[in-house]
Amino acid sequence: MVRRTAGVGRDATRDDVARLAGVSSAVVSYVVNDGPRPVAAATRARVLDAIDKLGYRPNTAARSLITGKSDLIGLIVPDVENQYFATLAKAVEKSAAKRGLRLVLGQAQPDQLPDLVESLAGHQVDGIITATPLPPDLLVRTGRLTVPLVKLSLDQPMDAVPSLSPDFYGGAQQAVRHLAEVHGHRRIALLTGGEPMDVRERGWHDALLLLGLVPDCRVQTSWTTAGGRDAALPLVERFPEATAVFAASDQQAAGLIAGLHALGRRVPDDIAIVGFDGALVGEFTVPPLTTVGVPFQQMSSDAVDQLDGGTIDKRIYPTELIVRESCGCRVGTE
Amino acid sequence: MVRRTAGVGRDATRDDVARLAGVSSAVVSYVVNDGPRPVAAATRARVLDAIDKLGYRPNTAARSLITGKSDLIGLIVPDVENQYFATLAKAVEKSAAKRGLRLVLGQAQPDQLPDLVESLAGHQVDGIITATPLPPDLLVRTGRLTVPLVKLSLDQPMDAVPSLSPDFYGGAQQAVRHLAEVHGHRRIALLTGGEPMDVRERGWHDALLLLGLVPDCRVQTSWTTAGGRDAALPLVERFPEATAVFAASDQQAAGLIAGLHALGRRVPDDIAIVGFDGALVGEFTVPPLTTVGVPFQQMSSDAVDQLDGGTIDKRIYPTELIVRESCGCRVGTE
DNA sequence: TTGAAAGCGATACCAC
DNA sequence: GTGGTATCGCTTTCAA
Repeated sequence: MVRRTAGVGRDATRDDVARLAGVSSAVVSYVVNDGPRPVAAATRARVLDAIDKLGYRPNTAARSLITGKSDLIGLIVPDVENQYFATLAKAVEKSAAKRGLRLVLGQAQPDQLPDLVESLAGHQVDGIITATPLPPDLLVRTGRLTVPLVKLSLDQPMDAVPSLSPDFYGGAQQAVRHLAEVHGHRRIALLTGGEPMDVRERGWHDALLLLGLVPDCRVQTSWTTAGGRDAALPLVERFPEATAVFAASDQQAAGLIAGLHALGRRVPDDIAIVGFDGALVGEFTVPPLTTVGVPFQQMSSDAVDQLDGGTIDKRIYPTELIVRESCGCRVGTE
Repeated sequence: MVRRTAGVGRDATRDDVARLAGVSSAVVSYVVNDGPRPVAAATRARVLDAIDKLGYRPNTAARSLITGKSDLIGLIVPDVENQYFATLAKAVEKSAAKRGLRLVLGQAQPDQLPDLVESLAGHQVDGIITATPLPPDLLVRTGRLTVPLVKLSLDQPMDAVPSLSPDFYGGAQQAVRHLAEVHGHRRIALLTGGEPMDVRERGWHDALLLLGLVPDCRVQTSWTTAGGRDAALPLVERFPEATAVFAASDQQAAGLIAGLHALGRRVPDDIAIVGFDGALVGEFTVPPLTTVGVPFQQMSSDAVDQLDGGTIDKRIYPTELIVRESCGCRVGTE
């Protein structure tokens, strides 16, 4: 076939650049990648010039084919619209960009994960970060997968997958203890979206026991703002004696505040609330949400590092209580 | 080089499959792609079997190299953490997934756009959807770009880029008219994050004029919840006569509600508010936010279609007033 | 310091 | 209905 020259409708290739610069295509490669061989300054200049003239841009697919890397990493979340995952996605994208990696975003519920993972692997992503829990069978197949996987912000069972997460257990305890020790609450309910006795629930449960209190007020709903709102009624009906609640996510806490308000309950006067996440949303609820902050940025950055040759494997990050007003504290409006 | 057989540390290739199935590599391709040539049922079964045994997954990079398509589309937003863009991203991802396309998410402020676009183009994305406004010079270069571009949810100036957006102008008017005609407000302020006289502002401005009112209360802040909150003080100080405000985004409206609350002002009694977006956040503010809803799903789906061979070019989508309580309406808590 | 050339994995045309 | 094979754009070894 006749070799076409660069023109409309076709990207310039490395050969075009080579021809224009009057060098071999290998040299173009050397200057683009700054190696593996040195190039004379004058030659380099000519090549750079040609690149600019042609608007040449290396074809990542071709490069990927040969190097086996794509500079792409996959991020799997259940739902980006959820503030928590949006914050996570933002942090991961930033960390990735800093390393010249691009983010392929996939949303999936656990049952769609296998397909999504296959698809990402097909796209030669250099690694996958998942904030959606993995179904056990996927875990088994993981051994066969060539793609590095790391779990982010998920409970950490005994498996072989590298995993980075906040200290769900300790954080939940912080929340409960604040409610009990600072504000004197003795009936502290749990609002969760998780499985019975997931890590946050255990934190709540054990903290209460340690305090000599009874962990018997538990409401389960979906991990969403709507879920939190809808839980308001069951909460006040089933546990009228509860004067405080630890919500396992800020999304739910925000919804709960709205739901409680609609029911005529005052927060924190009638019911105090502490959330979990430290997501943006808690800053703007009325009243502002006291919550357990997690180090998104740090975790995300480490997750990317991990794929980029790191060796963190498993790590649990300390949380920090962010005191605002929904717990009953008075803080100056800054 | 000696041909290795499939084994640990290396993905199975089409050749491996061909060998195992005892067919040529072309046939493998035919069954994988369902064409362009027919394959005998028995042969197809053998191939499928081999694929399964080997865990074969076509290498998208290689395919992309030859077809020129990557099944990847780029989405550029200023900030995924922002609820509005998170909702957009979710919708776009869903529409893309439905067509077998994967989403590459990039965050960028206008000045970083050129690099990001270059990078995405290098990754051979089949198209780029941007919800970050394009700097004019990028627009010029666009002519040289091989990558289809479509603007999503952005103001539509006179340029040659396909663009899909809600009816910012009409929507703003809806909001203002509701405040004036239904609730009798005569001093309706504008809270915006946009340039002076952007489309939403023009809608507010013109609606007021049409109503015989004066468009002289304008507060500008950032397009964020924090921006909305911080605007509360300037708003009440500079325009104490304002009894209502049209906020150009729900993010800002949510922040404004919080800020106003901190200042001791009641919404909607002291100040009524109508937002713009119909984002999730407005559902859970206290009081719930009346807002101008935009058809995220439809726009996003059309944007993906557009890249996928569509010919929509420019389209403006009708908005719909979502009446809740921040405007002063009483609606049953459902 | 530069160039020729061998692939990377997959597609699709052209014979058989 | 199947099987060679040229080719996509690029990296990198080996010679020059």
